[in-house]
Parts: sequence; structure tokens; C-alpha cells
Amino acid sequence: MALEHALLVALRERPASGLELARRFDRSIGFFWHATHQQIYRVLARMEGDGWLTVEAVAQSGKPRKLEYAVSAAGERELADWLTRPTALDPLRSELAVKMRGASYGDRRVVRALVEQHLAEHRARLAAYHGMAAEQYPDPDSLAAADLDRYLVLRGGVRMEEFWIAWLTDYTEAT
Amino acid sequence: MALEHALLVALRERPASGLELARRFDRSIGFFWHATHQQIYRVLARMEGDGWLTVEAVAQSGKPRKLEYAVSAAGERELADWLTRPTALDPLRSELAVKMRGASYGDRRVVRALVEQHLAEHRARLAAYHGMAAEQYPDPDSLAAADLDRYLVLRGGVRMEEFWIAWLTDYTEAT
DNA sequence: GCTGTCATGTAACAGGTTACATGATTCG
DNA sequence: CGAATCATGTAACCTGTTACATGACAGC
Repeated sequence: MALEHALLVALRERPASGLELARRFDRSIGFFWHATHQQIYRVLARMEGDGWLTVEAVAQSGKPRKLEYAVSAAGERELADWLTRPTALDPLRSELAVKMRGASYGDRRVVRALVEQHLAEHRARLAAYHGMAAEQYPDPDSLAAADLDRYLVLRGGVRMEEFWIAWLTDYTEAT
Repeated sequence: MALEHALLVALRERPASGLELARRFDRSIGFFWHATHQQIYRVLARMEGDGWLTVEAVAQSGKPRKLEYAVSAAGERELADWLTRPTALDPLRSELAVKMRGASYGDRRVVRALVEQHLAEHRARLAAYHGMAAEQYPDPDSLAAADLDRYLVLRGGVRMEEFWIAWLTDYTEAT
């Protein structure tokens, strides 16, 4: 499992509650990882039981109290160790690709329309990522350490959307 | 679930046994979908129970008999219907991206080495895909219908590997 | 008879999704 | 009071992975 380690990275960047983590996973880190709040709560509880995290109840003005998690020394060791372990190539599962491949067994025009819809959504995402890059990293050449890492992963998100746009455009032009 | 539908596509292209499907999923269709033989057997049995597939025991010379599955009329209807249903954007989960983002919480040089190893594997895959394209589709401009679809998905596989190579190269040059 | 390959499976588990439940607090 | 938002969780289910089991057949 790697959600645990994605959470360790997120919590080392900044301690947070379960819901805050879920929201963060819908943005920055979420280019390449996603999790629902239900799953996050479950995993946080287990990690705290394993001693990787510490919890603290934090009162908030105007909102219910939240449980803020932070990485413990044992969690830091686990994260550092995990970072050195080899990783298999990340498999991609694309339902859309299966539909593109099987288009001739149904209505090709509908499949083409689905592709065009995805294309529009990927274009919107690309624009959003460009906006985030311009806002959060106005001067990319002067970045270092953790800031540089975050920027480079955002660059990956941009390239990913460019990949989808290029491929799906290719498809619509050829069909 | 979409493994069922990926199997319907694969079996409409050509009836096959469970193990043959598993092998096929490691190649052509496998750019964007993967499944182990254990999972495939389980799903095939359920699909046959649902009436989407027919089975036939086929004797082979020099090998044990195999169970060959083919798509039934009900399966064809289901596939055609699924092809018209909208699909959410395919989420990508990348452990390597999490490691890149968290590199500063461990040994950055080791993370960099992992990235270089992935880079080499993606280069090898790209070469393999180019080889498949040259061998199976020597004249892409004259393709139509199912052959065109398969070629366009292979193009997607090529673009995918190019995405990884561009991004990971980017990363190694910046760190 | 042993090893390797082909072929089909079972069982236990881990990971992830979906639907629902509960309570605090603010705002109209 | 009712609706909306924030926050934490439970339960049931589905999907996918890992480890193991079984048997047929070929070649040495």
C-alpha cells in the first residue's frame, strides 16, 4: 500500500486533519494520487495505532473541533526508508482506452463524443494547472529542496494533461 | 467495474481461454489495462453465469484441454450499451510521483536513482511499442474500423511512454 | 522419475468505493 | 427552527493481489 506513504509526505509538509487531507488530495498531491475521506480516516487511525503519527484535538472558532495528525519520529523513519525502496512501474488503467479500442463493437459516433468530452475536461485541467504554476511558482528557476520537488511534480501534471490532449486530439482527427 | 468490459472487447476480437487472455493483457490491450489470470478466471466464470459468454472445452495436441470463451448475443448487447455510457476521467496513481514529491524527507540521491531506473524501463517500453507498430501496422494510413482503433490505442501507448520519458528526464536534469 | 510448461483454479487478504450515520456550529 | 457546512466515522461491498494447489503433458 502507498496511501500510507502519500499521507506521510502530506503530513510532513504540514500537519492536518482527515478532511483537510482529503481536500488536499483533490488538488496538489492529487495529480497522481487520490483518496476519499472515508479511506483516509481509516488509514490515519491505523497509522496512529502503529505509532507513525501523533494526534491532537484542536478547537476551532466557529467550527467543530478537529483531530490534527502529525508525523512521529517512527513515521519519519518509515518514510525515509520507503523512499529508498524500489518501485514497480505505475500501471495505468484507462476505461476510455478500452472504449476507444472497442469502438467498432458499438456506436463509433458516441465513443467519439465521449472522447471529445474527455478532451474538453483535460483542457480545463491543463489551464487550471498552468494557473497554479503561475500563482504558486512565479520564479521556478530559484526553487530548491521541497519547493522544487513540488514544482517538478506539478510539471508532471501539466505534461500528463498535454499527453491526454495530444492523444485524444489525434484520435478525433483520425476517426 | 470495467475488467468485464475489457474482456468483452478482447473476446470479440478473438475467442480465447483464460490464460490466453492473461497473456494478451500483458501486451496489446495491456497498455491501458492489466489483470492476473486468477482474477480473469473468476470474472470469466461470473460472466458466463450471467449469460454474457459461452464456453467450450477445446482439446489440444500436446497440451491440456482449454476452456475457450466467446461473447454471446447478450454480451454483445451489454458491450454496445457500455460503450455509450459516460466515463469519468481515468485517475492515475503514481507511487514514483509521491516519492519525487517527498524526496526531501529522505535520501534525494536514492530517489533520483529510482527515477533513472524507471526512465530506462520506459525507454525500453517505448522501443518495444515502436517495434510493434512497425511490425503490425506498416501502413497506418490505410487502416479502418477495428484495425484503426487498435492502432490508435497503440499510438496512445507510445505517447504515454514519451510523456514519462519527458517528465523523468526533466526531473533528473533539475535535481 | 524429474523438471518445465500449460492450464485451471481456491483461499485469504489488502485496498478502495459507496451509502449511510452522527453531531457541532452558523446563518437566515 | 431548518438548511448548510464542517468534521468524523461505520458498514457493506466490490475489486484486485498474493500464495498456494492440482492435474495434463513433453522432454530429458
